[in-house]
Amino acid sequence: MRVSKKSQYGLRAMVYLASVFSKKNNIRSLKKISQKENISFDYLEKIISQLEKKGLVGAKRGIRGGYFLKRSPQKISVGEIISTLESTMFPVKCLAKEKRYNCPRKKTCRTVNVWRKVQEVLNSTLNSITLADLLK
Amino acid sequence: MRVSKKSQYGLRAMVYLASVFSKKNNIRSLKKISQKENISFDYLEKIISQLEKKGLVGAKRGIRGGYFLKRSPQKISVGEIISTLESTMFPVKCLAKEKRYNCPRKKTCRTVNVWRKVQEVLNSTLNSITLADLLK
DNA sequence: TTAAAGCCGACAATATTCGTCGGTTTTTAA
DNA sequence: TTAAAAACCGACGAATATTGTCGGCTTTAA
Repeated sequence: MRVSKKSQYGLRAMVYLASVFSKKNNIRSLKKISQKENISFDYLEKIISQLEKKGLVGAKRGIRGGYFLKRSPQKISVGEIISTLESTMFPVKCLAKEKRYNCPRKKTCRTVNVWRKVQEVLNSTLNSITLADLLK
Repeated sequence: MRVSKKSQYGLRAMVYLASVFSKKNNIRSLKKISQKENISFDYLEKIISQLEKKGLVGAKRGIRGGYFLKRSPQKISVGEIISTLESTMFPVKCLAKEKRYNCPRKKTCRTVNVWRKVQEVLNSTLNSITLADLLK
């Protein structure tokens, strides 16, 4: 029951971008972010590209380019970040919507409600925290 | 962010044992449990032995032997079971007590409180559910 | 005294995560 | 106009963790 490094790195990168959000120039290159947060450049690239595709960060290419938050820190929740990066946001497979995960035990399963509850509290906890909260 | 099969299997086995707890003979062999719950016999053996070492189940050896709950279902929480089986109950390593996990970023880390919170809600959720709750 | 059961450690298979690499495209500034 | 800095992309490999298997041992009731 562990959060992946990917999510940890991603959250740190986002917090960093949040911390410079209100400066005149709030664009930061991958190189800068990876140095500041001490995260592998190559790995972070993959992470941040996922966040970009999700619309949480914007990118500017070319020299003097980099990444920046698309929304203000108050409007980005930790939950959004984690759910973008975490490949498995369901505590157990059978809670995923995909049909192939339909468990034959479903109807009589006495344990599924535990995992449903876990999912609920996890989501509501993470969704209630914004990047702005983490800067305080 | 997924619960291991080990924990899922372990919980199911425990719920099964809980469901027969008040019968005259509440001992069930591994073979029986694994068949009922459709879990690999050999794997389940390792799982239940961990639960036994933790004192949650008792074992009777020899023919007609098997496993049984050491306490009543009301007195065994899901949290106890999961924390016994889950190798990593900390959402991130730096929350573990072991020194080797001491993170150099600790003092200035803006994200650790997220994971602390996650751990809190997870623990309190799982600890508040008992095996008896799952039988209703 | 034998068969059914628990006990134990080693190991193999699989899956997932983590990280690397080489190359391409875009853009700005010299 | 061209060189350098940066984002973009896909393939791959390494490391780690999880899941599952196996063989042999010990215990106990019938």
